[in-house]
Amino acid sequence: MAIKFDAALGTSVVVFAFDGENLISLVGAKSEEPYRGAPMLPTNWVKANESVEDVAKRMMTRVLGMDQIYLEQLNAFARVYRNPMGRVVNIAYYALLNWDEVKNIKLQEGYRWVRNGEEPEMIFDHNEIYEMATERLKRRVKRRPIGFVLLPQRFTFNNIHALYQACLGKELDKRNFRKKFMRSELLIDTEETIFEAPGNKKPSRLYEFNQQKYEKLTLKGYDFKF
Amino acid sequence: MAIKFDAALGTSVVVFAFDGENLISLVGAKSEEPYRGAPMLPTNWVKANESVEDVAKRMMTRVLGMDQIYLEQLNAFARVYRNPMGRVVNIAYYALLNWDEVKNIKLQEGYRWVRNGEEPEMIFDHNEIYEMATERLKRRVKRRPIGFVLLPQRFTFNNIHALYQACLGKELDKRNFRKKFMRSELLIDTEETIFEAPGNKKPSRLYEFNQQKYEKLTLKGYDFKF
DNA sequence: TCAAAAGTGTTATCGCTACACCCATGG
DNA sequence: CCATGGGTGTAGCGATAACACTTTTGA
Repeated sequence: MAIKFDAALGTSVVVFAFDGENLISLVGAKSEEPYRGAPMLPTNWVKANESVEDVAKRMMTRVLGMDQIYLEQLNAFARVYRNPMGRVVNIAYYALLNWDEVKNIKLQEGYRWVRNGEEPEMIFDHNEIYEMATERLKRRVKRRPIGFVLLPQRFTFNNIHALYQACLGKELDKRNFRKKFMRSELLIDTEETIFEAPGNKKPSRLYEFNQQKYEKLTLKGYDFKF
Repeated sequence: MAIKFDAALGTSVVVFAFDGENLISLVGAKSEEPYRGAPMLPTNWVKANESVEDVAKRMMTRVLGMDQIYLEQLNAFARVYRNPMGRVVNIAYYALLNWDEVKNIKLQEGYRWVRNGEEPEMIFDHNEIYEMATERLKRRVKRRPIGFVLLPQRFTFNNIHALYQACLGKELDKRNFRKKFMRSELLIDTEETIFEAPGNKKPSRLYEFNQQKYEKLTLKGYDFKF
């Protein structure tokens, strides 16, 4: 049987950031007919000689002007009729990035940030892709320190506490959370403090992520159970 | 930008079974040039109007004469040069099935069963696909009762103990394993016994999987920690 | 009665959960 | 001196891990 090269390839990226309170993600809009203007995930065609991940990365650079983004393959979305124009396989990724680095970027026409849970109805199966990304994030955050990617290099305990609550979508006891995290030794106490919000009465301690410790831990795998 | 439909689509399936002692999987051989005869995972082209999962299922039916197989999407393998003939995206699945139902099937030319860890070097990135499947199985077996799919409807405690050891690749204390499993109430004691191996001195009790209990459990999610 | 595999319990330790008050500071 | 948010400790409970002997039965 001869090979038929008759499918098209695309990639979408679900971009997550954390603004200190909510997970935020990036929604674009379709720039061509059909459905011009309709909300969609940032998406790009992949040519036959292009690496999917490279295309996804370049798209991030184009849209956000950022290199060096945490990207992970989510899944292939390949239903026959997901795109009415023909057989399009979408290999979707999710990306995590630091809100401080992107919040002031002027987005291109059609792009905007939305809070998790407030994403619009999107074209094709993009809501399904989005959903799978939030589920993946929920699982990953328990087993790998990807949370740190969403935070600035130095952060307060309240930052990371709020982040985990946002990712997992539930409240976590402050003391227990702190104990568990401290036991893991994944945080380095910088012994410096800041006032987290202007007008706060007491300064907060700043922490950093302990990369070395993490690398040792991963060898035998680890679990947070929240 | 016009869509270019210039990629080909394929699907491979990593088939697992359990023979009472080892995980077993199915390896095929390439039937056409180039690389005719080279070991590969069971693989099929997917046409532009076909569902990937349907193709994977039909391939299982063709190769093993079985319908109703547990299938789960693994990942998309899409590196540019993974297939030297052109851009081929492989959406891979893994399948779990019952050894008793397949061990006597006469396989087609080129197909054979291999023990986990003794799989041959395969074409393209098929070893990578295989590897990812075993990792996935390892994770899944802790969180979902997929083990039961690999066992006959009624099985002894030793069967399931050996299965978990094979999936996880390590020894598990017999008593602790039994306690944990019993606590979960996922097993029904049929109160019948068999001699597991001919010549055994003491008969073993037979158990069944408790589907209802599992469905209740899944609602809130569950974890085995082995 | 012995050989072989099946099956069974206890203890110490650890991690989880739930829960409420003190501390430092700026106004 | 008080209002605000940051930061801390304990007790009970359930799960885990480590560990070795008894039971059943056919030969």
